[in-house]
Amino acid sequence: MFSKACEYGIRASIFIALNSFQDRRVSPKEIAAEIDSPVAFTAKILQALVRHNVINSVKGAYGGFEIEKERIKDIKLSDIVDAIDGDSIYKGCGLGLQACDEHHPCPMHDKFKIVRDELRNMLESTNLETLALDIKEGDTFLKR
Amino acid sequence: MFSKACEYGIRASIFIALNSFQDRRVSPKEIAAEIDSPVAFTAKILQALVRHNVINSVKGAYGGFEIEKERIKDIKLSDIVDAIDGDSIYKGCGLGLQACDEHHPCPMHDKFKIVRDELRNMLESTNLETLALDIKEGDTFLKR
DNA sequence: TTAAAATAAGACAAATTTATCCGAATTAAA
DNA sequence: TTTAATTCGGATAAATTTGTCTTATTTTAA
Ligand code: FES
Ligand code: FES
Repeated sequence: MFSKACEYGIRASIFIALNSFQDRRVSPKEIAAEIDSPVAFTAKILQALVRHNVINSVKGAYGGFEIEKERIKDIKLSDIVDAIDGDSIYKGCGLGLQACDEHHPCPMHDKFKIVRDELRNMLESTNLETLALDIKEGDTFLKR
Repeated sequence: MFSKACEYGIRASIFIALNSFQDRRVSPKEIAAEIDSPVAFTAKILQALVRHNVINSVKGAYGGFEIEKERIKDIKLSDIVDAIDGDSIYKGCGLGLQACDEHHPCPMHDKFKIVRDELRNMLESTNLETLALDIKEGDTFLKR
């Protein structure tokens, strides 16, 4: 469904949010350990998220990755997916035609669109705050 | 969403079904031209579909790929996806954890499961006959 | 029986994704 | 101002997916 990069990106963002609630910055090393991902690759993905203004980075000693507390509830899963995998999962044709086109639909179009729209709606209506709080409560997990 | 191989496989299967209604066997060359895909790669995918008993092949002169007429309505999109991409799209964790586990869910689990189940339901309730007939009516298209 | 037409199979190549490594740039504290 | 702790950026490598090619095998018709 999502690329590995995107999966790591979402998991990392949730962990960063969790720590930002407590004003803690986290390093790629700490993140990778917590979400069970390759450190260097994870660092690359974090850089991409910074470029797309999903998370913030602070260089130098005592630096790390963080998200401004007030923004955590405004960051949607779709923002992360968009930043890493682009919008093809929302807009692309399910059968791989160059573009999904209502006026020249593929055989799957009518039925696929419904699922695709529901996926988009799910990603757009889920924010980092909700996800991070579930972890905090111990209801959900980022690895294993 | 699906791999290229899977997209080609679905499009090819629909085209084969369309022709099998008229007792015509089709070659990889003809299929690739009709669904706008690389011939040799498409041939590889057809072989996989034959191995998984989704389509039939007849070797030698006057041979080609076909589907028994009576089976066309019984072949579901999910059969093709299963054969080529496996079942991770139906069963896998949306965040990439080793397995989706109700008892140890990832933060996306509750919401993701709904979309994933709807996707599976859509693929399992759509058969080749329906898809091929839409094409025949000129309502849908396999390329461009 | 032979020739032609077709799929099967495997080796190879290219492109993309995933992953690693290292040096440069930045920052805060000592 | 120096040093240590960081992220940033680019080069490289490994793995997977996508795509090509060539030869073998099978089948029908002449
Ligand atoms: S044209 Fe294929 S999903 Fe819309
Ligand atoms: S555990 Fe992640 S989707 Fe079920």
